This record gives sequence, structure tokens and C-alpha cells, in this order.
Amino acid sequence: MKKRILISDIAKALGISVTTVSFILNDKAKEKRISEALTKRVLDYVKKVGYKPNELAKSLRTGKTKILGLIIEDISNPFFGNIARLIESKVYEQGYRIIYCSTNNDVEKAKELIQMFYDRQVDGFIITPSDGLEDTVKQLQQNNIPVVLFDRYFPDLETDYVGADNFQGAFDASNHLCQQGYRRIGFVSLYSDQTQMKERSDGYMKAMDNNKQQSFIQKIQMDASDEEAMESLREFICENRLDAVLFSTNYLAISGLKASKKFNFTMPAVIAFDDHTVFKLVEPSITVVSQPIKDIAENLINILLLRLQGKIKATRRMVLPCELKVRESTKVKVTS
Amino acid sequence: MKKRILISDIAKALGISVTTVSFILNDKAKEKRISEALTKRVLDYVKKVGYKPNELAKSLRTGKTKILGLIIEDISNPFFGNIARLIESKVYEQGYRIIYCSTNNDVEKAKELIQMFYDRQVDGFIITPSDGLEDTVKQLQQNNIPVVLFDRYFPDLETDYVGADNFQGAFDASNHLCQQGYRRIGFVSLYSDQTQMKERSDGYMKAMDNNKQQSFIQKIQMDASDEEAMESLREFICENRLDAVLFSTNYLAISGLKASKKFNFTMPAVIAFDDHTVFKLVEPSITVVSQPIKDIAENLINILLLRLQGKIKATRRMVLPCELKVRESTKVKVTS
DNA sequence: CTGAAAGCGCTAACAA
DNA sequence: TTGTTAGCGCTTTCAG
Repeated sequence: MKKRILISDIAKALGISVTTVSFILNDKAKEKRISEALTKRVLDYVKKVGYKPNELAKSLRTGKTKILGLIIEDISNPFFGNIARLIESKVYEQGYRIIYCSTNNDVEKAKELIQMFYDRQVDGFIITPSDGLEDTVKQLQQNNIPVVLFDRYFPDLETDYVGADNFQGAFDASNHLCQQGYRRIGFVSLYSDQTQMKERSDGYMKAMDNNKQQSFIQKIQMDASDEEAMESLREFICENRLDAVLFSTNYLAISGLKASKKFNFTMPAVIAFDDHTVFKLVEPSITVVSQPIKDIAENLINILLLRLQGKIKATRRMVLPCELKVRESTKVKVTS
Repeated sequence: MKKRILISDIAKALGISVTTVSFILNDKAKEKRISEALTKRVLDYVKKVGYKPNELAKSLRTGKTKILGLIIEDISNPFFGNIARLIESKVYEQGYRIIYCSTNNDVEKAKELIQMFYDRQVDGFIITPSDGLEDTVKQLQQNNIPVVLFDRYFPDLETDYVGADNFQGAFDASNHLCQQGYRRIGFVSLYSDQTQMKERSDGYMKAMDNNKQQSFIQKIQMDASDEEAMESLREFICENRLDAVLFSTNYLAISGLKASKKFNFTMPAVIAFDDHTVFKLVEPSITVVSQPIKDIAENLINILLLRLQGKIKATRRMVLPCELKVRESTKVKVTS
């Protein structure tokens, strides 16, 4: 926490010019053919006095902030929270920093956030886009700011993207339910055009078709309160006498669990998309479709960093496999 | 997302000097006795073209970044996560931004983080200090960087602080357990000298003494794995035939729940410090001591902002009351 | 009231 | 190989 020392201080102390120091500090020593001896002398001195360049001045000069903007749906959802954490630590090693914000699926807020990050000159973006954010993303691209989308994408816009195989995940989960002997299998989703929801829905329906089962689909308003969601779910499950339900997100499943507790009805077999601490602790524990969080995070930043270095030209879309973690909630059905 | 416009652009467009524009933009119009008409003309133009000052340049010049550093124990713990969110939005209105990082109670990491934030010239800090961070905090103060601590503090260091009334919270919880008829009441804590743990422990013991009950205290290593914690808890609860347990943190309680599930023993009456989604959903739902998160967040930033404006001289220590939320886990004991 | 100009600390042409 | 110096965009002192 010693007082701040400047590049000019070290130049003076060593009796050389700031240019030389700057070159050495920026790994341009050999390129500029600066003697090894001098280089070492400077580096040693720098380490000794613990010099740290003023990042503000650097950014102002170079136009690069080494800061990445992460725009996600909800940081308090462990799925996103974990991805954020992984991204943060990964990117840290590369000398980048992350700033993040939640949109809570509100387009206006998302636009505002992106504008703010843009004003703050972040070097690049990782975004879980809400409906209606297509134009904003396009503008970013036109301004030459690298953007990589995740969790969902815009079919009509060429963008880098990393996400899970939602179709397969939902398909496998639904099939599993059929194989365990369930016959009245519902699917709970959101009123949203986001691709991941569409894909999960398609996966569910495909499985129902393959197994010659009827489909029961309930959608919830994205801005519904917990109470409203619970009420809809109670009705959906009870009125249809469902014996199994696939929830398309972890928080919908949690609302379902709360509903069964509040309205005192027995929860049928349950599978949730995305894991959560709750699912392991609840009785019975809940089977989940788990996304490959680590892979997603790694690919996300790999792609973004490559873009930043201009080492990539074609857009990349990566789809990673999900894993079905079977737990107690989907035991073989006991026919009464 | 229009192209960036500079203060000189607007000066040129309006045929005046940058100084004038700068004064107006920084609310120094009347102080510098600039005509109302001109002021309005400039403001209108600025709004029209959507000018946003370059924050980097501003910070470089003024030495103020308008960024606050938030160093917390674990962002993925909803207690801290919620506080972080509240602080973020509150502070946003005042034109400040937050950058945050988790220490996971690792002193070295905390020191590193603080150094990094200091290098990045944050204007002030909010910190949940880990053991051993006293000197670092002292140095910050000596460098005239405002710091306000929360959740715990250093008894020997004069610092601003905001936290809950841990003693009272633990005392009330323990008393409640006694009143419900429990007799073998355990307390689970951490091997740590942090003040909040000490206070909770004191509250528990005081209640045990008042009720003439024996104390059972189990401490867990802070760096223990989940498995180790579960094993210790199983042993503690089963061997002592406890009929009630007060957990000093939410994640310890969660480990307890996991243990009871894994080792298949019946959980006695439970109270946890700090609420969590899990506690409402689990069967039976868990009684908790809930900290006044909103109050804590508000006071934290109020104090920090006052400090930043130099409007405060004496250090402030605020202790806010906790609330006991009684749920199913602490029903009146049925004597067998 | 308003303008010119000096920096904040750093990078990188351009010279030497 | 190395030094001089012009900015990056903004605030603020000092002169009008």
C-alpha cells in the first residue's frame, strides 16, 4: 500500500527514458531490441519498488480497458451465478476483469445496462439476451465490439454463441419419465420467444410423440409473481391429474415445490432444468437436467478472447451436451 | 450507440469554450455566474446529442473513480448476495458503481483483492473482514481511503461498522428452543475469531445459563470440506442425543440437513442463522434468525457516502436487531 | 462571465 | 537502441 510510483520515477531512478521503460513493461523489449541487461535491470527494479501502472491512464491512452461486460438474466440464480464465477476467475488469469449486471429479463434494463457498459468502454460483451435485444446486439457488432451470446441466441442474427443442447436435454428427461411408467406428463415453460425455451419445449414434444403420449403444456408469464405462478401450477397439476412434470427452469420447479407445500397437494414425479441446492435436500430429491456449466464458461471466454485478439473470423455456435441426473423424484411409477 | 462525441465537439458546435461547457456540466454554472440562458442552451444540446463524458478521462483528471469496492465472504451465499444487490442498486442512484469479489474467508486472497482494488483506485471500501485482515484495513485508513466494515469488526481498531445484533439474535433463538421444551440444545459454530461468531456463541451460552441448561458446542474448521462437516455434525448430533441445534450460519445448517439425509438420522429441532430458500421448502421448514438485510445495506452505504463527502468525523458502529422467524422445525416438543 | 492552457499517467510515433 | 514529445478527454487555475 506504498505511495504510488510513476513510470517517470523509475525512468529517473535508473537514468533512462520513460519510453524504454514503457517498452520493456509492455513486452516490446526484443521487438525494440533493447538489451537484455537493461531489460532485466528495469524489471528487477520494478518488482523491487512494486510499481503498478495506472490503469486509467493506460486505458485512456490505448482505448482498451481490459474490462468485459457480462449481462445475465439473474445473478442470484445459482446457474448464472456459477457461470459468472467461473468466467470471472478464468478471465482474471488473462488480465481481464469482469463487470456484471442482471437484467431480470427486462429489455429496457438490458439496453440501459449495455449502453452504460459501452459508455464505460468495456472491450467486449457476454450476454444472455432477453427478447427484443436483437437490435442492440446488432449495433454493438456494427461498432466492432465483440459480443458472445449464451443460453439463447437470435436465429436471424449471426453471432458467436455458446449454450447447452436444450432439445436433447428435454428429450432425454421426457423419455426418462415415459420409461419410468408415467403417462400424464406435463411441461411447464414461460411465455417467451427465447430459443432455449423453444428448444426445451420441442424436446419434450418430440418425446411425447415418440411415446405416443398426450402433451400438457403450461406457460407462465415471465413477470408473474410467485403467488400467481404457484396458483397456475397448482391448477395445471391438479386439474389435469398429472403424474409427472418437467419444469423448464429451476425457479419454476421451486415455485412448484412451494405450491405443493402451500396448497397441500402431492407433487407428482418431477424433473427440473438446471440444478439447485434445494433439489438435493428436498424430500424426495429432484431429478434434474444439468447443463455443463464449466464447459460453457470456458468456451464463452475462449471465443471472446480470440475475438478480442482478432484471431477469429467466422462466427461460432457451440452446443454442449446436458446430463440427466436421476434422483428420487422420478422413481419407477407404482401403479395403484 | 451513436459515435462518441467529445466536450470539445459541443463547445465548437455552440461556439463557446470547453471550460464553459465543463462548468455547466459539473453544476458550477451559478457558482461561476454563467447566464441561465447559456446554461439551458448547453444542457439542451447535450441532451439532444446524448453526450456522455468519458469517465476514464474524468477519473484520471480528478483522481476519483466513483467506484466502490465490495469485499465479501461469499457472493454465492444468498445473505451476502442480497446485500450486494441492495448496495449496488442503492449506490447506483448516487452515481457510484460497485465492483465486488468474494474472499471465501481466505486472508491472502482478501489482501490481494484489496490491493487490486486499491490499484484500480476505488474511492472507498465495504468489507466483511476475514481473520488477519486488521493491518490491511488499518493501512487503507492511513491512506485516507474510507472503509466501512460489516458483519464483523476488529475490537481493537476504530472503524465504521454496520452489523446485526448477533448476541440478541442467538439469545432469542436459544431461549425459544428452551421455551418449546427442548433440553439438549447444541450450538454449531466455526473455528474463527470473528466477532459475529463470538457474539452468537455468547448469546447461546447466556440463554443456556439463564435456563440452567447444559451447553453443547461443536466447532467446524472453516476450510473443512462438505463431507468433513457432515461427518462432524452427524457425530455431534447423534452421539450427544441432542433434541435441538442452533446453527450459527445458513451453510452449516445446510450441511446438517445434508448429513441427516445422507446418514439417515432424524434431524432434531433446528434454527439457522440467516435465511435461505432451502429453509422454506424443506420438510419440516426451518426456523431462522433473520438479519435486517435492507437496513444493513442502507446504513452501510449511507455511512460510506457521508465519509466520501467528508461529512462525518467520528466513527460509527451500528448494531441492528435480528428477527426470529418461527417455522415448523421448532414445534413444541412432544415428550415421548 | 468566458477562454487558454496546463496537466492527470501512459503509449508510441518520430527523431536521433 | 534510446530519448522527446504529442496526445487520450477532461477539469480547473489563471487571465482576461
